[in-house]
Amino acid sequence: MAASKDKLRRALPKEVRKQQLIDATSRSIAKNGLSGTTMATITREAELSMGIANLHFKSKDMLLSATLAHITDEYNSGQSGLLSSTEYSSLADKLKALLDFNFSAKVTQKNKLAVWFAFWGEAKFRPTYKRICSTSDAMAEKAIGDLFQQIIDEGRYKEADAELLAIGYTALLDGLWLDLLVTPRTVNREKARKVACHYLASAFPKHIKVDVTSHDK
Amino acid sequence: MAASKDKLRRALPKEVRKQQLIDATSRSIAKNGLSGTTMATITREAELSMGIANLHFKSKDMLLSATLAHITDEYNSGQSGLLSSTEYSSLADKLKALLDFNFSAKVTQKNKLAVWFAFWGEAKFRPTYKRICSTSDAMAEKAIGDLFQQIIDEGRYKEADAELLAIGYTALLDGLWLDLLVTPRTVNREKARKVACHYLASAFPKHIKVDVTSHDK
Amino acid sequence: MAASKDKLRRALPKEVRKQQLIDATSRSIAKNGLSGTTMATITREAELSMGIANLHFKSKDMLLSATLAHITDEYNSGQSGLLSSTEYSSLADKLKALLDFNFSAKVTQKNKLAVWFAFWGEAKFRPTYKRICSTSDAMAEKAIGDLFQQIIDEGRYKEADAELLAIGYTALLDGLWLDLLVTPRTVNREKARKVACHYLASAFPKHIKVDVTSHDK
Amino acid sequence: MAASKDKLRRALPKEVRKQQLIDATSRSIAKNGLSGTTMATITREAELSMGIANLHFKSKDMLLSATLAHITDEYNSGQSGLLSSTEYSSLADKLKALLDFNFSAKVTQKNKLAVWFAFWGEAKFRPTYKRICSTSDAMAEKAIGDLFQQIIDEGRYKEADAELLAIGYTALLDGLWLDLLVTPRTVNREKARKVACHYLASAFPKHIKVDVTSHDK
DNA sequence: AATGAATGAGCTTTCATTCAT
DNA sequence: TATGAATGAAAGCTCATTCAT
Repeated sequence: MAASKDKLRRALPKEVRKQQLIDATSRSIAKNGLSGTTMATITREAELSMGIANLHFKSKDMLLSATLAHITDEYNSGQSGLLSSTEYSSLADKLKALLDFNFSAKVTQKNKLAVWFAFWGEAKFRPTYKRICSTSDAMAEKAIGDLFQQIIDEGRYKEADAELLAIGYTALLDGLWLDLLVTPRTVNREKARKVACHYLASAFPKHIKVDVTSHDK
Repeated sequence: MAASKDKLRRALPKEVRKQQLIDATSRSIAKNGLSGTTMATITREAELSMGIANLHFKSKDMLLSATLAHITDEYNSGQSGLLSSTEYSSLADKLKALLDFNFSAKVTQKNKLAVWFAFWGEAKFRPTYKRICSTSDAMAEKAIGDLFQQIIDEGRYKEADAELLAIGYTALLDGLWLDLLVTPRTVNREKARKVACHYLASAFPKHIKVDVTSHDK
Repeated sequence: MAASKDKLRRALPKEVRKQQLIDATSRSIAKNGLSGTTMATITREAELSMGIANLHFKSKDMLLSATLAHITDEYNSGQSGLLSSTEYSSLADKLKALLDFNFSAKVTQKNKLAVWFAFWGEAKFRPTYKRICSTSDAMAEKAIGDLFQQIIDEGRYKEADAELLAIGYTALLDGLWLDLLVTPRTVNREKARKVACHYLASAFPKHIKVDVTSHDK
Repeated sequence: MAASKDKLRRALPKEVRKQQLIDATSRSIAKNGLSGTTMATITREAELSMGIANLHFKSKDMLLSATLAHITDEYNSGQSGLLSSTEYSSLADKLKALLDFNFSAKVTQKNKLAVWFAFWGEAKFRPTYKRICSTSDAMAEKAIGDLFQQIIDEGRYKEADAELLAIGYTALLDGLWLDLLVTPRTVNREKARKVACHYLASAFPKHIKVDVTSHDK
């Protein structure tokens, strides 16, 4: 506690400083938007000096990319850990876990959604952002598609197309997250989850029911 | 081509010039992104001089707002015209028309989607943009919800919730449009339409089939 | 009356248009200051189109110079007419007439004082303005000095120095006019006149008394 | 000379830099006038980079206001220090000291007079400038009026009006300073002082004589 | 002669980046 | 390592001037 107000800022391990800056960047984007985020707002948010960002990251662009990559990695590693896990006793359980994860408090944090969508708007025009977004997206869609295929096989859902369903599910997630971010009064986490649950339930009625409740904290 | 190099300074009606500038703004956003769009890129795109934008719009912000409002109005007037039309012989036809409209070439133009999503990222932090986006959004969702309710009543779909379905459908549209913009190779217009069609078909099986084909040019 | 609202602006004699523009310039400077006066404020004040000023005057600078010259000429011709007049029955009368003139409503009009002092601040840096101001100043001081010399001769005021008195009187006028313009609540026309009258009375006690009243309307 | 080309970027205490900028602003106004003074002329005069002015002052207007306030404060603190001093053995001495101060080399520096009159022209239209000017003016006139009243009481000058004399003296100062700035060939410091001395001498003959010499360096 | 839309140089301001400390 | 004053390119905006009508 006392140490946190220490004015003699001591050198910290590189990785710690970098993470501080990445977190400060997320907060600044959530507060001020991407276009309102400057090196000044970031370092002020981190309570560090202006020069430090360029010391640890070569440029503003690098810092922003690192921030995007961090958010993205966190999401992907969570989701792929879940999808590749062998702990679930059934595919149905895994499907429910996926749904819970996608609308968990952690994933739907305002800070993270804000960062995510801020970069979407710019991704097309910045190769670095684009690569991060595309890679992440492809991975997620592939992993979900694989799960859906297993479920289709298991449930013998005739005429179900895993790829189309995966595209639809991820698109629905994007759309619902956008709603959570932009119109939080109309669409809250519960309602959004319900909508996504309906989607899965109508595709895989043998595996998931519309009234399945969340196990999220 | 020859005409485009016409250096003659010709005075045009105010409304024509304003529209030229709005169009140039859309193109610039589609080419350079919102953060890469400057008064210079806009006026260069319009092949006009720098000062003209501030002559017809008081500030860059006003021009951007006008551009957003234009895209938004165009979409909304198209959709609400369709939804309030009495020319359709059945609700099923109207539903198909809605689907066709949402994935028509006009609505899914790259320029328009780019503008749309560029502003979404910033809307939270700019009251003017926010108002335009929120209004448009609420209108669209309400109108779609009304149609869905009529369909539910007509089809006696038990347990169907018009509001949730409307939220889901609009979220799915947003997500699919985002895919069309960002990953056009993976998701094209046909595929996106198919995904949305599946969504409607599983909600309203008596009114729309998954294999219904588009009548779009 | 009806004609004044005539939208078909008919061509007017050059001199009339020029004068309209000069008057509009004075009003604009009085309203907006010199730095706040643009071709737009001037032509709006004149209820004419933007282009007309450059049609009748080669440049903004020329129009401003003409405005300064007009105010200056008006003052100088009034004063020199008075000083060279042979209608006064005595030097004392002429001295009183000078005082009355210097604090007449016409000379102390806010518009005119505002123009006058606006240019003083800039005169040093614009040769054209400087020439107009210097010429006018020298003329006024010379003419006043001549009158003072006659009065000194007539009154046998020993040790009185016409040049110093003229410098003092003109400086006092400038200072009092500045007060009228800037602090009109503290110093009004009556009070300013009284102060100047005191100055003259203490220099030429045989010719003018401190309680001499104004004959101004 | 060699030092002036020193391109070394040396961080200096904030107050030092601010003062450098204020001084550079005065010099630029004296050289180029207020309308000819841009951020570029100021920073060039200070031999610093363009951005620095907005780093230490939030805007050009703030820098200009600070410059006006500085000149004004310097004058007022000098004058009020003098008027409230108890070191003078007589009121006559204090009166002479006031006169010397008003025409001292320091007060009549071209730079300072130029700044002073540049702002007078604009003060009416800029609330910030107006407040600074009005406050300064009122203070000066009040302090001088108080001194004059004491002198009147001591000298038993019948019919002398301290307020009118103070208005007259300050107006005369303004007018003479304007002459010093604009027509330095006709009116120099000695002559201007003499004129003001005459004014005081004719008002307070028992306290000051017309031939009293200056003790200024 | 008169109009006002159009031009573009020049202004103030912002901000990523640098670097002496 | 860490600091933050300093830099200067680039942005938005203003406005005197031009010119097709």
